[in-house]
Amino acid sequence: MTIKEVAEKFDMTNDTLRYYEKVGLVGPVKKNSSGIRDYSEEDLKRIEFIKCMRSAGISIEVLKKYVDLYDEGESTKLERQHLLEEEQDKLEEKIKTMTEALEKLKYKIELYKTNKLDEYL
Amino acid sequence: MTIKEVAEKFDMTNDTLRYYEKVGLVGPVKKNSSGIRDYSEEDLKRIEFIKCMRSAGISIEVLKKYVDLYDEGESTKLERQHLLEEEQDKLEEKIKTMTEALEKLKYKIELYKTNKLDEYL
DNA sequence: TTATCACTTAGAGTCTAGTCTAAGTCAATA
DNA sequence: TATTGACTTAGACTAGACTCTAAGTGATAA
Repeated sequence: MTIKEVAEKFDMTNDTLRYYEKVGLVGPVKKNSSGIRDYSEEDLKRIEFIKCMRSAGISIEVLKKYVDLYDEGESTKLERQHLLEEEQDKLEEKIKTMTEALEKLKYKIELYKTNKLDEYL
Repeated sequence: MTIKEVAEKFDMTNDTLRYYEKVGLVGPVKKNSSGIRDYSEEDLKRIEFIKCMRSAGISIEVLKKYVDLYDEGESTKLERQHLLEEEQDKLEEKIKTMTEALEKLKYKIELYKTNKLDEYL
């Protein structure tokens, strides 16, 4: 699969895909005789996982760490699990914070709708 | 209330408070005869609201727009409501995305725990 | 054959949201 | 009186995550 196809499939830019490769999150992707990238099934799976985790706000630094541990092999399994568990905690916390903010936002909108707004901001 | 006290109360830095003032999110804050900031109750309420919204990822640009509309007065009420409703939609979408990512993360951790991990990454 | 187009690279530039620095003022304490 | 410490300013710097540019290559269409 070419970089263009991958970019379309996952709705991201070629630049982002090359950037992820440069920082070592993906690949190194195989290239054909003309030096053009040909993404493998495994590349695609990594990209999908990374895209999903990025959309949750997990940093490239953390993902890079995870990928590096994975590439080190079996011996890092437990460490990888712990890394993921830490990110789970952070993510749950973030969702909680955002849900609280959402509730406040909804309340404020309700005040606007019922014209009861005699408040600050 | 001094900048230091406000910073402590809301767990943020003096720099961030001055930055918010500089971009017009807060204040202008009253200053005493020595030029030292003295935050009012209203300033504190704004800061609290802004901090909450920032923690949900609402951009400074959007918040600035909201604050500016507010300062324009009554006539902007409906526009403000719409702005907030848009942010509500975005926020709900973001929470949904993050919750999905969280589910995937949990599933992956489960695979680690049960040693069924014969997967990619 | 020439032009076009998608790809390649290294590296510079951008945006957001702070964060830090330098130089200065003021009030209170040693 | 001298120094300490918290505050002030303007403006430079940073981190993270891209995004863009310039210069070049190679395959295909006219």
